[in-house]
Amino acid sequence: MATANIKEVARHAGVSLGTVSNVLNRPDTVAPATRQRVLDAITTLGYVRNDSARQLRAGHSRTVAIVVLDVANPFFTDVVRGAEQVIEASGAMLVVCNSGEDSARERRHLELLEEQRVRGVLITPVGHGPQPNLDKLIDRGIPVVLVDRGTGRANRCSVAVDDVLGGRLAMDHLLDQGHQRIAYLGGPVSIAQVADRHAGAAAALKERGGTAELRVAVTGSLTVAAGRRAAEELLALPARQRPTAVFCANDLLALGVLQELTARGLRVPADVAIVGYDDIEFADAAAVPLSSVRQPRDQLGRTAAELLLEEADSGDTHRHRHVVFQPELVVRRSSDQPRRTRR
Amino acid sequence: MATANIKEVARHAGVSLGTVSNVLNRPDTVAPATRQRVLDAITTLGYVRNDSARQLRAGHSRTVAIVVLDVANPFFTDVVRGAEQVIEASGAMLVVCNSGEDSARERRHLELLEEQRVRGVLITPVGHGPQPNLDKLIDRGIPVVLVDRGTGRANRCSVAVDDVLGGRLAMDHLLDQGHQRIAYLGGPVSIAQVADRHAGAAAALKERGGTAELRVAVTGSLTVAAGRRAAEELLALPARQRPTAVFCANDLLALGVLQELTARGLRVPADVAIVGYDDIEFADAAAVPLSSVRQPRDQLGRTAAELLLEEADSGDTHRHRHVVFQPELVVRRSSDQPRRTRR
DNA sequence: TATAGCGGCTAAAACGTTTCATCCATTCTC
DNA sequence: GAGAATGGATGAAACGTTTTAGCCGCTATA
Repeated sequence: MATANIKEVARHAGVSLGTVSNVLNRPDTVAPATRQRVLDAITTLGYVRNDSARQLRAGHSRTVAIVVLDVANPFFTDVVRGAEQVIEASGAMLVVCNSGEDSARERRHLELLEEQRVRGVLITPVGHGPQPNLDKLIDRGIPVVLVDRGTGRANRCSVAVDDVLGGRLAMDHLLDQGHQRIAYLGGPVSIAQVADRHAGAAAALKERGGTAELRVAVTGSLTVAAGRRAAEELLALPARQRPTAVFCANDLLALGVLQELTARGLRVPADVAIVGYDDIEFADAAAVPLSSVRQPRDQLGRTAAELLLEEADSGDTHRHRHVVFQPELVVRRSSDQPRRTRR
Repeated sequence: MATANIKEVARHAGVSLGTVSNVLNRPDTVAPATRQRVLDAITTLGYVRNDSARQLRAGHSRTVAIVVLDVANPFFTDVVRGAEQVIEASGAMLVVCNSGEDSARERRHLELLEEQRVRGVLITPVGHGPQPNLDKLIDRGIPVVLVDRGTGRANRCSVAVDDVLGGRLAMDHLLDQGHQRIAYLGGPVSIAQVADRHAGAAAALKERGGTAELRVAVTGSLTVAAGRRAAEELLALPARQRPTAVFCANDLLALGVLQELTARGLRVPADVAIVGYDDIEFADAAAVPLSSVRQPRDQLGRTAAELLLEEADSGDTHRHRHVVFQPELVVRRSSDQPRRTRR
C-alpha cells in the first residue's frame, strides 16, 4: 500500500541502506547471498525506486524531451518514432511535448522542462529569431539539438533537411511542366521551414529568368483545414489570375487544397497541379496521389537523438555538429501533366 | 551557470529559506517589500525551481502520462490533443508514451512511470486480459483511466466508444448493400478494439440470418503497410472466393487496402467495397473517400483527462465511472454502391 | 496594564536516493 | 607470522525543496 522505501528494504533484508543501493546500481559488488536476500525483500515489499530522489541526487533526470510543432502531423510523428528508438535503447525515456506552433506554449513547455532538469531537448522551434529560452537551457548545461532547423548557431547541434533545396526542386519541376502562374502556400511565416521553402522556390524562379510568376498565400497554420480555406480563396480569384499550380509548404495543406478543389469540381492536375512537402504516408494514398518533397523523417529523429546523447555523455569535449540531409522530389499524379504554355 | 538554489536566493535577498519558498507558493503571506526583494534575487540569479526536490517532498509529480498504442495513428494523436487541453489547463504536464502495440514496451513504460510517481495514467492497454501492471499502479494509489476500453472493472474509470455497436453499424451497412462475401481485417487479436469490432460484425451477421459469410483476416498491426500486405493476400484468393467488401478494424488498414487494390487495378467500390474505422481526417481525403465509423476522438481524450483529475484531486471520496460514447457510421464513396445479389 | 491575537518571518525536519570515506575480516605476499 | 591488499559491508552526508512549529514585535481588547 504505502510505498516502501529503500530503508524498509534494508531492514527487511537485514543489511544497511547503502547495500541495497549497491544491489540496485552495482550488483556485482555485493556478495551473491546478500544480493539475493535484498532482491527477495524488494519483491516481497513491492519496492519501486523513487525517481525524484534519484534525480535530486544525480542533479538531472533520465528523460529527454522532444518539442514538436504539431503532434498530429505525420511528419513529426515519424520524427518522434525515430528519436524514440535511439533514446529508449539508451535506457532513457522520451517525452513528447506539443507546442502547437504557438510560441507561448513552447515557452511554457521549456520552462517546465527546465524545472525538471531534463537530460536534453530536441526541438523544432516555432520562430526563427533569437531564442532566449533555448539559450537559457544551454547556459544551464542542458544539451539542445535543433530538429529540422539548420541554423549555423555555434552553441548547439542541429539536424536539418535543406529546405531551400526542397523549394527549388518543387519549383523547377513545376516550371518544367510549363506552369506560368504558380502559388506558394504556407504559414505562419514565423516558421522557418515555411520561409526557407519559399526562398528556394523564389530563387529557382529567378534563375530561370522566364515570365512565370509566383504568388504567395499565407495560411494561419499547416493543417488540412487551413489548406481547404486557402483553396477557397484561390478559387475566388478571376479565372485568368488563378494559379495553375500550387506548391504547398507541407502535405497537410496540400491534402486540404486537393480536397477543396475536387469538391468544387476542379480536376487535379488538369486544372490545377499540386506539389506538397514531407511525403507523408498519406500523400500516396490521396484522392490524387500527391507529388511531394520527401524528407528522411525517422532518420532526422534518430540522428538528432544520437547527437543529443553524444553531447550529454561526453560533456565538455563535445563539438557541436550540423547535419544536413538532402530532400528528394517524388513526382506523382497530382503534378504529372505538362501544360502547354499559352500566350 | 551553476544552477542557483533556493538557499542562495535567500542569502541574496537577505531572508530565510522558508520565506523564499513562501514567495513561490503563497505570495500573499509575505510582505510586499520582502516579496519584491526575493523576486529580484530570483531574476538576477536566474533561479529555476528544481522539480525533483519538489516532487520528492510532495510524494508525487505533477505530470500525467498517456500511453497509446501508436503515436503515429491519427486517431490517437487526436485523443492526445483532447487530453492535453484539459491537463495543461490544470497546470500539469502531459507526457505521451508509445507502447507500439507491444506489451513489453507497455510494461517498461509503466514501470518507469511508477518510478516517477506520476500523478495519473491514461492508457489504452495492449491486451485485454488481466493487467497486473495496472493493478500495481492502482494499489500504489496512482489513478488510472482506461481510454477506448470499456471494461466494467470496478477499480478504475474508463472512457470508451461502443466498439461492438460500431462493428454492427459497419456490417449492417455492408449487408444492406447486398454483399455476400465480406472480410473483416484486423489484428493483433490481443487488442480489444479489434476483437470487439469483430464481435459486433459477427453478431449483426448472425441476427440477419442470411447466407452472407464473414471471413476474418488477421494482421500483425493496424498500419497502412499491414493493410497493403493483407490486400495482397486477399487478391491471391480465387476470384469466386474473394470478398466483395472489406471491413477494416481501423482507417490505416483501410487506406492500405485501398492503395493496394487500386494499384492492382481493382475498382473501389465496384469490385471491392471498403469500410474503415475511426474516421480520421485522411479518410475523407483518400483516393476514394473512405466510409468509416466515426468516434468522438478528442472528446474521448478530454473526458478521460477530466475523470483522471477528478480522481487525483478528490482522493478517497471518488467513485469510478464508465463513460461510453456512441459511434456513428459515415458513408462515403468507398462503400456506396449497392451490389446485385447473385445465386 | 496585562493579554490575546496576528502578521511576518525563521529554523529545522523530512522526503528517498546515491556516494564516499571507513571499517572489518579475510586472504595473499614475502 | 607481520603487513599489505582485497572483498564486502556500513554510516553519514548531501541533493533542494516544502512544511510545521514557533518566535518576535506590534496592535486591539478588556
